Order: sequence, then structure tokens, then C-alpha cells
Amino acid sequence: MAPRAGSRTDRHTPLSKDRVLRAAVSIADEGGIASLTMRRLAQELGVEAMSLYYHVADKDKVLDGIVDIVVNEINARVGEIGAPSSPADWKAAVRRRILAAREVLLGHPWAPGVIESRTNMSPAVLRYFDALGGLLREGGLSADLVHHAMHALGSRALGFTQELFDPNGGDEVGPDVAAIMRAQMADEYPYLTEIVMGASHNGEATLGWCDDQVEFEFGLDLILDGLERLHDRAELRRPDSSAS
Amino acid sequence: MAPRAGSRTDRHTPLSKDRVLRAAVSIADEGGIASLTMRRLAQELGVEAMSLYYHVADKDKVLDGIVDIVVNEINARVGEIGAPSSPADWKAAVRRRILAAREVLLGHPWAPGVIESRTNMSPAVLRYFDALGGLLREGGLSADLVHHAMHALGSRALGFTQELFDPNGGDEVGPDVAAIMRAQMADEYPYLTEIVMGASHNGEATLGWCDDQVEFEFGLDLILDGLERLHDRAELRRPDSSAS
DNA sequence: ACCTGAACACCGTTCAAGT
DNA sequence: ACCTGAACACCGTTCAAGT
Repeated sequence: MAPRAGSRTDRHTPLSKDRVLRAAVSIADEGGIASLTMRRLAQELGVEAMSLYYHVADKDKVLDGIVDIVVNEINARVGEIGAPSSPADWKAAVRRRILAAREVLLGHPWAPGVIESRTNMSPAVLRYFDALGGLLREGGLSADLVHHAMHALGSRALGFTQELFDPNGGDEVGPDVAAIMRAQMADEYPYLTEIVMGASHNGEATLGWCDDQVEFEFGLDLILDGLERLHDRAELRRPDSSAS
Repeated sequence: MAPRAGSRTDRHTPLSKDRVLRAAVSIADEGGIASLTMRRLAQELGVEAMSLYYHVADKDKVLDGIVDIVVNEINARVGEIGAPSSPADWKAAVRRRILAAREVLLGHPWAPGVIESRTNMSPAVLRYFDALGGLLREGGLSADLVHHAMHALGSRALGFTQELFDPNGGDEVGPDVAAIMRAQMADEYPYLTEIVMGASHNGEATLGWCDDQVEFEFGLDLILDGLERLHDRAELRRPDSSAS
């Protein structure tokens, strides 16, 4: 109810675009993206809703801004990793980067949805993808293969896969799917039942039912291994790279 | 302005859940999902907004309903394909099914977003995935591998990949990205520039910038080939299947 | 320069009331 | 049984006005 103590800046320090965006991130982190309204945002900052429009053009720009903050957090985190010891190590390097990005996203579960809703591409996202592309390109992949790679990875490059169904209702705890399956769906959906019965998705870091950590890594490795094979095959056909 | 002639049913045939949902689909098809409001929906049916609530519980149920319609369209289309000549042909069969699903989705560009927004899984989606899982399972893949496969495919199984950025703004025509890149971003994003310059995404069936047909098929084949390799390796380790 | 009050045009939804 | 009018509680946003 009462406005929480802001992160160091007092409630009556003058507003700024930065302060607005940071407050927006923390609201989304705590209450989900649906709870982020202009009026709620103003309240968090101890101000009237209309005051926000002096610092941001409209809500869409707020969403652009909070995506930027999160992706910049990813870029910072990924920057600490540093270049691979050898460019030929591109696969491990890409893998590490993507899993680091995912870790950041785990702290902002609303971010995947908002990132996908943005129609323009933010500089931060461009920077991320450019660096990732660079890793592949310097690793020796052709420009064409790098292009395909970016498309094949898609949102996985940023560390998430949008889940198709999330039976536990996003942030809330719901009824156990396995139980439902066991109870009544066994003969209507025999193959799904078999799968759900054998699986234990519990207790893992997750961005939704279809995006638990081990499945994310499985899919990621499937793609990275595939790219490596395609690259090796191309190398074989046109052998001109120096032996290490 | 004036209500268009409905698809065979006149404007004054009594309302029904079915008529409401079909009108909703056609509004979304024509004006995008944002244009689908309860008031607009009522207007399309020549009725007051409040009348809708007699036939559907709330807007969320409308969204559930239109997803169901689209996925049932997919199931119908995919049902025409029939079983593979041999279960061992699972890869081709799965590929054909998924590309057929994609074709249906091409007629409902709003559907991917709404499908992902649904928190519960519709029977139609369960049926689709169960059938797809069955193809893999009957093809000889282990239950575990089928499970991984479903996760790895994710939304690709239904025929789409959610695009990360869509510089041409969804349904509208926008400025050419390649031109922007050429103009000013060449040295800030060298690798991306190289990729965009070499690419021509034009004139193809598309669900967004990152989801054109050839890239979709590239990613799909990467995953299917990877699954096949994992399966063959497992078969080799435990060789007990009959020779064809 | 920075913030606000009042108001507008939209939402989804409820509920008592009409036929 | 089926539809409606009036109203409510929310949105994002504008604009003239305050300090």
C-alpha cells in the first residue's frame, strides 16, 4: 500500500526518464506485466499519472525502455564472459553466452513476452545479436550459415523459448498436470500421457512448462550441434583454413 | 461502416456461441487482434455488446474459442494427409504435417500470439500434439526422446516461430531495414549488416521478418535431422528392431 | 522547467430490466 | 430464453492551468 523505499533515491528526488523506467521494471518484476499501468507507475513514484508524460512519450516508450534495461543487463553480464580462447571454440562460447542471457531473464519473467511484442528493434538487442553473430563468423561459419543460425535460434539466442502452454498459469501455482492426465486423458491423448507421466519438471529453474532448464539446453545443443555439422561439412568441401 | 453480409447466416439469425466465435475470427483476420473488442464484435453481429455475454462468459473465453477454431482447422487439414506409408518415415511425415499447419496459420497471422497467450491448453492443441507425438513414437523414438522433441520443436511444431523483431511493423509496410543498415549501422553492427545485406527476404510467404518460409524450413530440418541422429545412435547402441 | 486536475475516449463487465 | 440500457471501474492520453 504505502510506497516502498526506493532503491536509494528518495521518493521526492525529481523524476527522470531513468527513474520512471527503473520503477517500471521493479513493478513488472514484482506484480507481472499486467500490473504495470501508468497510474500504478505514478503511484510507485509518489506522483500523479500525468506527470509521467513529461518524461516519457507514452506507455509504448516505457515498454521499449524496460526491454532496453533488461537487454543491457544481459549485455553487461555477457560482457564479463570475454572472448573464447580460440575462435574455433565458437560453440562453447555461444552456449555460455546464451545460458548467461537466460539467467538474467529468469529474474524478469515478463521480459520474453514484452521483447516479442516490440515492433522495433532496440539498439541493445542489435548489439547482443551482433556480438553473437560475430562469435559465429569469427569461428569460421559463412555469412550465410550465420544468417540461418540466427533465424534457427530465434528467441533461444536471447535465452528463452516462448512456452506453448503453461498449465500452472504463469506465476501462480496451479493443479498438477500430470494428475489431470492420469485421471481422465489417458486414452484420449495416449502419447502425451506417456510423456507427462515419465517427466518430472519439478524444482527446476523455469520460464514456463515448456521452458525448463534441461529442455532448453537440449534444444539449444540440438541446434548448435546441427550448425557445427553443417559448418564442418562445408569446410570439408572447401578446405582452406589453417590447421591450429 | 455498415455491417457486411455475414457468411451465409443473415444478420438477424439468433446469436449463438458459434456465430460469435466465427465473427471474432473474421474480425481478427481482417483488422488484427487489437481490433477485436467486445463492442466491435457485437457491432459486427448487429447486436449490443452486452448481448454477447449471454453466449460467452467473457473475452478470455472468446480468445480460447478462436484459438480452438484455428487449431481445429489445422487438425482438419493435417488429417487429410493420412498416415505415413511406413512408420519409419516419421521424419517426412512430421515435416509435412508441420508445414501444413504453418499454411493454415498464414491465413490467421494473429493466431501465434493468441495461442501463446493462452494459459490453459485447449483440447484441439492437445489433439494436435498427441498425434504428432504418436508419429514419432510409432517411428521408434523412445518416450524420452519424443518428450525432448516436443520441447525442442516448441511452437515450431504448430508451424510458427515467434519473431524477435519485425521491422516492417507486422501487417503494415515499413521502411526497408537493409537501407537503414546500409546507411548508418555498418560499423556499429558489422556482422548484422553483413547478414542483412546478403539476405533477400522479399516476396515470400512470411509470418514476420524472422519467420520467412525458407528460414522456417531450415530451422525445422536442423531439429528433425538432429532428432534422427540421436535416434539412430540410440538404435545402434541397442539393436533390436526388425530390418525392413 | 516541472507537475497537476479535470476531462475524454476508450476498454471489459455487472445487473436489473425489458420482451 | 434471449437481448438491452444504464452504469461501474478501469485504461491511456490531452490540454489548459498551476507553481
